[in-house]
Amino acid sequence: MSFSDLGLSEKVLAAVAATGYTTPTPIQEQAIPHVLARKDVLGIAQTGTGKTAAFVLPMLTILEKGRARARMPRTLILEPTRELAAQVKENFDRYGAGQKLNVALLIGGVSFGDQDAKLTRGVDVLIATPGRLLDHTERGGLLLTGVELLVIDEADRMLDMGFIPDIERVCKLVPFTRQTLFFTATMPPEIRRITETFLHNPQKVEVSKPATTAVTVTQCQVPAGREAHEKRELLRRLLREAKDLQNAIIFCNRKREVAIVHKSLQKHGFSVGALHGDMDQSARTAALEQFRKGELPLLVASDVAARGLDIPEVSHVFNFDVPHHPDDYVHRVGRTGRAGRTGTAISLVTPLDQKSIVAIEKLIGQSIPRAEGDYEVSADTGEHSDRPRESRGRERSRGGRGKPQRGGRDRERSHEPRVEARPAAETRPAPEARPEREARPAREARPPREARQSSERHGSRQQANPSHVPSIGRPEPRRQREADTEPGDHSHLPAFLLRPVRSPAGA
DNA sequence: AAAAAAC
Repeated sequence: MSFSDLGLSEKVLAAVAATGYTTPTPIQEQAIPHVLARKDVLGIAQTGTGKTAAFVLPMLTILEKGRARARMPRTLILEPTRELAAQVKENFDRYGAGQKLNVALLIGGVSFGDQDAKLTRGVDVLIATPGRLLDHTERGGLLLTGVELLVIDEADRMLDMGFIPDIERVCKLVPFTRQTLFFTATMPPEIRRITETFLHNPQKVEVSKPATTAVTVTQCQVPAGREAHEKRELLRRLLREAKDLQNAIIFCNRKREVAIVHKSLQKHGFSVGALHGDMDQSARTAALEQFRKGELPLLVASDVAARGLDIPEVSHVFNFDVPHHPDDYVHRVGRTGRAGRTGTAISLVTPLDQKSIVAIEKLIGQSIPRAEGDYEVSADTGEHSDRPRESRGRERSRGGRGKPQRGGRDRERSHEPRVEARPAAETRPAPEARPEREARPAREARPPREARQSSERHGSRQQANPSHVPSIGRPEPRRQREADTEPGDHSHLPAFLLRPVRSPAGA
């Protein structure tokens, strides 16, 4: 089976060929003919199955005929997160390069006026998150009465996020006669109910979903202290000692923790970005882009990054916090070991996480081996011991195939000369070097909620001008420093993990 | 226990 057997237009086939893809994935093979036949489709597929191209490619073929009218998009795609929406747009840009196609992205956090101007010119494809879409329709700048094809992507996730009422409102604004493509990874009762109201005689297309983690991923859990600073210290150690680490996503359960861990790693010289939903949109985009390009090997993220984002070849996933829902674990770990590649997933597990781990092991149908060696932080000082303690008497023998087994022995790098960062000439301040101005030691009192949110939302304004970025790598003197954020010895860090040092002269 | 999404 090849793409040319599916009924796609010549232009689209040429664009696909140009990207080097030759064989459609199962979801593409099954869904594309139905879409081209203008049938409703119920697609049950997870991200990473080629789902996006399964609707983008036939839509491009369909859109070759006809033309958009002002404020009346011809097709509408709903996505749960801004990043996913942007990613779908990239797909249209890539495969639709040979067509004169107007594609608009309607997401929050960016200029309303630019979006409005684009709508006025007429768009063929509108890709949106629900909030901003409804904002535009309520202001009258957008009419959905011309929508011929509606895509609801990641429906189960939209359900989790409480978007279903919004989706129902949107469905009332689009013509009854439209074609609907509905994608979900799971079929909970509520999703089943809405498919009955949104879809007419749908063609069901299902690909076996990996309800579990890929076999190419080596998973392990590392016992961690309960205190956050202990975990940060342990994380640094795991990063330094991880084998074959190319790049990594470090997941935290809370946005606040993302900010703190990001800042802490920066202070310790790691080249690291952050991604969570309270960050300025430009900062989110910049962090993701730099991570994709490999300019930043490390990304600290909330679960906004757990699903769907196309980040190829992540070698390691760290769960700084064990997710409370086992599904989230599967999604996070699914960021590595994709397309048959190998990957490593390391979870920092405190005694409080035991229940979560049990639930995860049950879901994935295997036990997660505990790492051998000593990664614990001594409780009294918060300092870790570099030497592996001999048998600690804990029952940690299960499995034992954990990745980081070297304890503190593998220290040859520390005898090497200090690793220099990249040459100053090629370094420039990251557009988004410090999204987290508000990150402060956990023990410090927090400002009132209003002030906090405002600072989180708007705190990155100064980043618009990179010259305002405070000099990186030096602790700010007024701030009380935590023991673990002492910017210290980076000599164990592989060079590529080091944050580039800015030239003091600034050019 | 959280995150995500509109101003």
